[in-house]
Amino acid sequence: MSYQIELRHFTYFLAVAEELHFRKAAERLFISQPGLSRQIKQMEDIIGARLFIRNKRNVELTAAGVYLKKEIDYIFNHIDFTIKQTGLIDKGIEGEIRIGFLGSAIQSVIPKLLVQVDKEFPKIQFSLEEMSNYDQVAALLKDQLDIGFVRLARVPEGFRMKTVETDTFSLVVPNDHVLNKDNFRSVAQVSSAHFILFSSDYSSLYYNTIMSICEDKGFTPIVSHKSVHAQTIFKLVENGLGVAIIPTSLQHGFDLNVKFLEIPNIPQKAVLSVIWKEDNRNPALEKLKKFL
Amino acid sequence: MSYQIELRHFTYFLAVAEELHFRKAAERLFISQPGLSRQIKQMEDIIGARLFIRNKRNVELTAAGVYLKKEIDYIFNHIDFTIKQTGLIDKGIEGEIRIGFLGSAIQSVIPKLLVQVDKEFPKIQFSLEEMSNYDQVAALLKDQLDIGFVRLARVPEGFRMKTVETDTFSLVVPNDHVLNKDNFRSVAQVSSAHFILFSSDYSSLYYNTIMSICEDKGFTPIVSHKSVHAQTIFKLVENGLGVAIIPTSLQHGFDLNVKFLEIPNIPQKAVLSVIWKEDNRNPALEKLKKFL
DNA sequence: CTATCTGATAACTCATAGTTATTAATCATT
DNA sequence: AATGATTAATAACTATGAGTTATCAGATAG
Repeated sequence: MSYQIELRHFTYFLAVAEELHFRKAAERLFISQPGLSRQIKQMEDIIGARLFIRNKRNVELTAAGVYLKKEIDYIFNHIDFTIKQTGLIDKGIEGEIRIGFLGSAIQSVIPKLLVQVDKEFPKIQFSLEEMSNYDQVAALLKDQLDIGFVRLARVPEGFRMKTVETDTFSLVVPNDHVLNKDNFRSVAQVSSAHFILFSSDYSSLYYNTIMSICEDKGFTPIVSHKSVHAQTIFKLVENGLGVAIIPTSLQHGFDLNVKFLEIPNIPQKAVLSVIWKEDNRNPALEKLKKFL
Repeated sequence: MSYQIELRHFTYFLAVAEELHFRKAAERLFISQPGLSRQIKQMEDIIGARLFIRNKRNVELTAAGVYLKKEIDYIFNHIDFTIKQTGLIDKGIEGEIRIGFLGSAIQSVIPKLLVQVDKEFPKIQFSLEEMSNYDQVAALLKDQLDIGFVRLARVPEGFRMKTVETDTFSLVVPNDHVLNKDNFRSVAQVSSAHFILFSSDYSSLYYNTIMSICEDKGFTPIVSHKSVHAQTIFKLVENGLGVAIIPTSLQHGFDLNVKFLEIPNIPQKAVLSVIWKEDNRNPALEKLKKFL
């Protein structure tokens, strides 16, 4: 008699694939180790493929197991989303779009987009989460996000990308700094200052762009602090810990005690892009795309 | 105590959604009707949405149910394919690409492609199925096919399309016909003949193109027979039942008793395209795309 | 107003997921 | 080498809940 595969098998498989340890995986699942072992074995029988190599001390995934893990990750997220979506349709809300974004996108682009979509499709709901570039890509791959607002030069296979905003850069200095709109000519004027930048792992494109702005003007900036939040950077600048180079649009939306001096005569732009996966099956996303 | 959703629920849901009748669905599933009713109810509780409207004599899907059915169709096909693929990877075959095609594509394009891919990726298997344009699109939508070779002008949302071959058209006449390579100038010379064409539901683009070729030359063809197979069309021509207009490349690969006369001075081309869905998750397809 | 459909309810039983107890193999440590 | 501490697999048992049979209550048709 042959059994049928069930989502239970997938849940158990994922736990073992992540822990690579039957006892620990069983603990996490709140079941006993022999029970787990038997279910995994049954699963291998049903699928007709060996998924783990167990050599009595180590557990590792086979090539087939690696492939299956990636797909099951996707399948679970897709089922979760489908079920949630079904509930929303039942309640007449009709759809949810999961949006990830860099902090800097929430100032102008996102509110504008949400207002537009809400006007034409009032039944579409949004869930918003601030995330780094890297986390957004990972979440999109797992079907945990529908679109992301990122600053990236390249994007993996299977993704679509569209520029939504190109912004100039501004030098951010304390209010009492000697430089002002009239005497500011070039970033070379602060070549010896300490710089406070966004962390490179939060947005490596941003980091490299700032570096190239300075190098074009003939100096390498001394980076004293890094942060992932604009608010923090502004506070540090305000307290005289250094200067910063920030997309100009970020001067709105904060209660600031710093000066923004737009940097003239540079080719670099702060490019904000929307990204999404080609294989996204969220019907609500189709409606949103028109506004991008 | 709350239960967990399982694939069993999905199977049962699909049966009821298709039969729209609990007893018949239960029969099809080889279980009893009360058992099925209870599982569906449980499923509605877990999801938190009413999926069927039962008014004691009729069963119909709710809006949420309609959405869920579509997604579950997709999920099942995706799981089936994933499991099959996992088995193949386990056996070192490493992947299968499911190809649909119009009969006319098998003469040159497909064999050439398969030879190329097989040379570089000998572990990739193919499954080939001759299908109409329409069926290919439907199969691609359900994740039952990876790519299709079609003759279509447009393709639905979510598809990618690439031209792989543009062919001239030839007039096909019996061997003993008065026209030959030397005296054939224009299709207008057979304006009063009976025409045998591919069925318009097999390929409406082809059908319309043939019509426009004739109309450009000032006549409307008398269509006496339609067929979906080139072989049949050739047999009918051979037996004097009419003439045909066929992509020139189809003169190879058949044991013919008919003449192909390439039609000169017309702008129309027989365009063969490859189509696939953007959301295709088959890793082997990525490798194949390079050769298109 | 029966006869005959429908799906839902109630109480049962039985298959199998999950249990405990144990074994066999693999290391690490002395 | 011997011991102790790991690992996952095996064997026999238990109990949860899927699926059963029997029945009911509402809907429609003749």
